[in-house]
Amino acid sequence: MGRRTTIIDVAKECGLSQATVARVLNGQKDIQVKEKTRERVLKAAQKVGYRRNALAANFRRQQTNTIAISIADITNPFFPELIKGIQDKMRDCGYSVIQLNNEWNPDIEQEHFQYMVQTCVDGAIISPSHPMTNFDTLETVPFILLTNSDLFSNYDTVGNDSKAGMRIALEHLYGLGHRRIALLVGGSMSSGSSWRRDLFCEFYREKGMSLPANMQVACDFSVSSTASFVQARKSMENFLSQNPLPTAVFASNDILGLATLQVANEKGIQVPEQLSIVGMDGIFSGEVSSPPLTTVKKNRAEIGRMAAQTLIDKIKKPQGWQTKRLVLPCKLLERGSMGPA
Amino acid sequence: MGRRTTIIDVAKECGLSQATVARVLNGQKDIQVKEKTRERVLKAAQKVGYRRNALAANFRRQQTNTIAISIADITNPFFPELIKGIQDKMRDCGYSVIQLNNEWNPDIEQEHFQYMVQTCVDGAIISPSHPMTNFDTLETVPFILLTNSDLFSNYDTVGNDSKAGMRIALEHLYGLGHRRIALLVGGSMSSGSSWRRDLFCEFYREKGMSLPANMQVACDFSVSSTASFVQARKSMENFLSQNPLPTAVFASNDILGLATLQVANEKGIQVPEQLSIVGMDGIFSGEVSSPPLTTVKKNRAEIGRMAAQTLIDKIKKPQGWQTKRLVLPCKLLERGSMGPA
DNA sequence: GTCAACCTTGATAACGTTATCATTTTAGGG
DNA sequence: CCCTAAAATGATAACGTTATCAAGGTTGAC
Repeated sequence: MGRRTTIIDVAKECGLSQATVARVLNGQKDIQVKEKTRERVLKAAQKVGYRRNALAANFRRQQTNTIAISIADITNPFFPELIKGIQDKMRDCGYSVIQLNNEWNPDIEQEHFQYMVQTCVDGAIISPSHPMTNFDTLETVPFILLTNSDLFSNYDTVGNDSKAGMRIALEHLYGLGHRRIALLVGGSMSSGSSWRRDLFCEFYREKGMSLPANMQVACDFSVSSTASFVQARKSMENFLSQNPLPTAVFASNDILGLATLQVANEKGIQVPEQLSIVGMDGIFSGEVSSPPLTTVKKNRAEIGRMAAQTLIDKIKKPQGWQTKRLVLPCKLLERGSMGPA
Repeated sequence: MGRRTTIIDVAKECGLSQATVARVLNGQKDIQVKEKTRERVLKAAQKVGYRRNALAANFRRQQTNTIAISIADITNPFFPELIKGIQDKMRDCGYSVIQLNNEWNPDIEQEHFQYMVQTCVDGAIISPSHPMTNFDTLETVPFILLTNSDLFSNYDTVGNDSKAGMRIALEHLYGLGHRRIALLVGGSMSSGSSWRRDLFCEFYREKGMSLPANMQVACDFSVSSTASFVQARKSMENFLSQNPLPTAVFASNDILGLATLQVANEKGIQVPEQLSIVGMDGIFSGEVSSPPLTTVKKNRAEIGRMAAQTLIDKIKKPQGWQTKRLVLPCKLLERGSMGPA
């Protein structure tokens, strides 16, 4: 009765061996089969309604044509474009994509690694939840990291040059005459916060300016974007009450930048006339604010595509792989929240 | 050499049959095995480092514990929370999730359906790209639709009661004294646009008001959120030049609402003092605008979880399934863009 | 015409699990 | 203590594909 038709049914139908049928229907490109037999097979397959059993093939070849993505949280507006870039490239190359959210929780992340091993994904693209993430549990699963941090310099990584990006923003503000530039960073959990502070101080030093007091704000790091935004609002409500105000704020991501903007708007501080605000990432929300948020844009789709391509290369070249570190530049995206001092 | 350890190795190690070992290690809950043997097996498994080969199991059982989600586009801010809800519930139930973007393109959607059949997903959750989507190509794959449209009343669906939601918004505006309320909808592709217009006209009629001229704006539908936003801006730049202005705008989604808000801000139209704006969906960007956008919120995570649960129920009960249509209410989320007329 | 080299095709053995049925062991009642 | 029923375990056959190697055909040069 309703048994699924197999390669054997096709073989019977066309009077050829199942080996030949397999070569025609599921063979790689290195086929060696006469045009005439190919047609016979195809016709028979059509007739009996053959459909390849992917599970059997996966089992036999011990590969799934599936890769996994491990990120913090798909609802964080930073990630969807990145994911999309990965998906698009992967789909072009015949892979499907399973996406896992670790909610910045290293334990969940480890669970996910376990899962990847269990489920035999062909590879993984990982945005590390944590500077100390242990990748040994991934065993033989090939993986690529989405970061440019020095902390992961032994691994294959694809990331934006955030340092250069931050520098561009600061230089640009300086060029516009800003001398009281403030820095807004997320809390200690965010692995990037310390280098940002370092770079910030160094920038002031380089320019021969002394760093005014009270020019750095750290707000608590939160799992969700909404919570982060609320935290940042609180910090900025306080911060933007001081006198004199800074003339510009560099926020280490757009969510913090948008919080700053909203508070400034509420307080009647004119942006950009009285206060310039520059964010980082280039998320959609920055486009719809009033004024639109000037930002250091990371091309997340491109990062995703490159990570995907790199992973595929790595999967296809199991030995002799050389660690790769790909770095993409950031670009200053001038919208409306930055002006002369 | 480095061969993977199998159930047979475990059996040898502990001197039991592979059947028994399998019962212990991979058996369902209906186990019937003595506690003592269970321990023997577990210990042996540990010793030889057994790890279940999921591919073999999938093949044998002809199921993948994987479900697919088909949506328009993960970069559309409406979707990530929905996806998250699905993922969370599915993960709790031992399923993993593959997410596919059709970019509102019915052809790509059909490709995805093909893929689902091929790849033997256990089920699918689908946000239809199109009112005429053909689901026959899904063959025996059980699926749930994310919609509440009457067009899909023969299928299992989970969706928000958008009509009721829109009505709530209009009533509320009316209650605040608004009599010149405008409607902003996306273009013809959006299957929802016609019922919105109908409901809009009916509302005016019900209230015994005559519908003023020039109170409906349609802007071209675009694939990406950014493009939609730009389109909507164009339409509203024009629309908000008229005299007299409406006192309120109901936008059929937040992106359109935010475009309206941004244009109003640019034109120096005070929101909400001169113009109230209400959107629909409750996306993150509406939280960070100035003022924050009042909106008819859809609980997308909840929709996702319910869809996931319903799909699981359907998968587990192959026969005797009764078509289910789940409808969740929308809530008015008052933020800052709505006030008295 | 022969022989080698190559191109096609065929036969068949895995792959590691689950499921079925048979067999052995245990428990319980008389 | 035996017999029966139930519980626990064992033996083994799939599942449908891919991969390996062997066998058969064809071609072309000498």
